[in-house]
Amino acid sequence: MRYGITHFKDLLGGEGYSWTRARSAVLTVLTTVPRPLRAEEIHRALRDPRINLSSVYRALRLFESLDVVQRVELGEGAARYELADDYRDHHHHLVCDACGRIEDVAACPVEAAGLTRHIRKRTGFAVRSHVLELFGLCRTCRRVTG
Amino acid sequence: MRYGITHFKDLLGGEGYSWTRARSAVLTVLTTVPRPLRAEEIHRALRDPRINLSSVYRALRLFESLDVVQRVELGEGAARYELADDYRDHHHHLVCDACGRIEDVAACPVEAAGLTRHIRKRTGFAVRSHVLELFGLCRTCRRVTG
DNA sequence: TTGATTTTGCAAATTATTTGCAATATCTGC
DNA sequence: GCAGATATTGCAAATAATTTGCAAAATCAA
Repeated sequence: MRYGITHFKDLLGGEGYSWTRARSAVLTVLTTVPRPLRAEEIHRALRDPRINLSSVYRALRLFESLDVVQRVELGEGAARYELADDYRDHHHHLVCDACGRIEDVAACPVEAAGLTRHIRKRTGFAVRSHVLELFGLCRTCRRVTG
Repeated sequence: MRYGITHFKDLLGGEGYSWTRARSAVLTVLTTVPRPLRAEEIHRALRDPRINLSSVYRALRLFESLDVVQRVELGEGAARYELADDYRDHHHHLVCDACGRIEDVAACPVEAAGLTRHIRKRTGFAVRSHVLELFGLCRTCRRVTG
């Protein structure tokens, strides 16, 4: 991770938010596990029965508004959350349709193809962010499932 | 649209499904309106009070399983649905953060950058499909909001 | 440490979507 | 076109993820 946990403490303090047990714990999980997690999974990973699931949701919502965390939707019904690009290098996901495993890919075709500029010129739309998820079969499942 | 509505009737029949009022009506809306719609919006557009919202959901789920319709998730809470690529040329969406307007873009950087092959070579993951949504400010909102 | 302010736990509310089941529409063979 | 077999629908109730109200507890600032 690019910054230590105290960075987040300072960031929250600077924005007028308290540094609480729930927020700290959620961030510790997110900086430790390198893949997008569901609120439920984060809650379980806290291993602190004092912290309620709704506090996890509240923390995630706050972090999202502060661009500390970004939401990832893979069409599973529940959203996933991971550290935002500023803290984790821009990347995308390879989602295996067979086993559900999620890998990261650093390659970004939106940048590579200069798509933002192309769109700006052709349509006047100013792209600020994008979401790209790739679905298919991971190496392992490809061998088995075909 | 690339095929008439009777194409879908034949397709459903061929798969052993009935051609019903609800299914026909939902497809008429989807082939008419050129942007991804929520189940609720589709239901309203039917203008047939006999058709229940749950039938719209059931029809959408069936169409999705038959690759007639594809789900679009823009982080709004509710999913949107549009005709699948086979019936509508592959495209992506420009979603305006300010006014919510959704435009299509034909340009696909995943194809342009040869990302699928790159990933296959480097990781062994076989990409079958992808989801790309672009967020930002449309030409109109850019003038106003900045 | 203390009082003022935020945040939390808990339970209940919301919202999108799904489901059970009896009633109805669609389809198939005549 | 009709009857019976089968598939689908409407409706109401169930789910599942997420949000919220509120009193109690934690955090902050002096």
